[in-house]
Amino acid sequence: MSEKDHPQAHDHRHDHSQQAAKEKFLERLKEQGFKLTGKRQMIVDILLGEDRYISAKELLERMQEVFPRLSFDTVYRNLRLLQEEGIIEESTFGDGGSKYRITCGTHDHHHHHYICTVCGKTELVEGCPMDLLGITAPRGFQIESHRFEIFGQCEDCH
Amino acid sequence: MSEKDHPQAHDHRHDHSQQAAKEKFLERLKEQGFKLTGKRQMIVDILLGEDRYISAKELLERMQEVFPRLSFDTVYRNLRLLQEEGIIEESTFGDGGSKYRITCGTHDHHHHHYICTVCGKTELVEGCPMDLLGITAPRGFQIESHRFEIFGQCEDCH
DNA sequence: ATCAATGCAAACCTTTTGCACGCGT
DNA sequence: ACGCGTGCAAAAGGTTTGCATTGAT
Repeated sequence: MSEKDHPQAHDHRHDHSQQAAKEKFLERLKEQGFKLTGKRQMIVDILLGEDRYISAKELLERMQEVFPRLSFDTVYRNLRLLQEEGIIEESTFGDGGSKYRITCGTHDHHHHHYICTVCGKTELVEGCPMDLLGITAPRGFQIESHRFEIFGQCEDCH
Repeated sequence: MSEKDHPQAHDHRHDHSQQAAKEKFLERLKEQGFKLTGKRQMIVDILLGEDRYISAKELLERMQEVFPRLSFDTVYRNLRLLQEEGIIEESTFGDGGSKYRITCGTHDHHHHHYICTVCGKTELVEGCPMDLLGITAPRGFQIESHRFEIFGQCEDCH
């Protein structure tokens, strides 16, 4: 058996592995009885095409160029579904709303991000503080999850 | 017992240093021409009395026991002022709103928190990942800030 | 007597929901 | 044809703002 082609490399933009990831995502939806509508696919396409956190508002506006009658409710319903399926992840920053990005796609290993405060672009952080710090929780504290993000301006934005 | 006590049984107030911190905070406000109203002081008292993230709604409800006509706008206006003065800090979690806690008070050194997802209680994390990890930003990325929080359930909540 | 602080109401913004119709399978 | 997906409208939260009044200094 030959294995998959491109194993790694944090290549920017849509390469074959990302395309494959999309297929996998959509396949997963199909198996659960959900339908592959144009709007649903477009959300995945937009998020898959950019390593960025994007707001529901921006998604709506960009999608309205193709689907003029699209409204917020459909965007939010799809975002929620994609999130429940583990296809996208949500995060909140200080600006009063949520933003979304595709999950790492092909390799779903645990990771953290550098996040551009101007455009929302993300890049992977090497390592995780939970592994590398000698984290010792306070007596009785049961750790469930953590959040680690580094904010700043990316090369293109400053 | 020289200090005035809260009627509640579960206060985790540390000691005189926090009282001193409060005086310092209020002094700072006074110097800038702001007034020391009972409502303003009560917000500081509540937040200072507990190492917790508290929502505007919870603050409102607790303060309404003393100020029945108090409404959200006043709470928010005061929260914003206290935040601009660096007296409190705001953070958002997945629940659609902001929560607030007192800044570390006496010692304002950089820090991170364990945060109880049930009651919002916080405890200090030893060390900071930015110091202890070999953080090397991607080419051209200018780091401005970071966020590191460990979520779970505290001793009292599980 | 000032000028900030407050209460009230209404506006605003993001997100959610009920319902009837349209569309992917 | 079935049942999910969508558009529309309206509602639900959380937060902000304009304005007249109250209150701290």
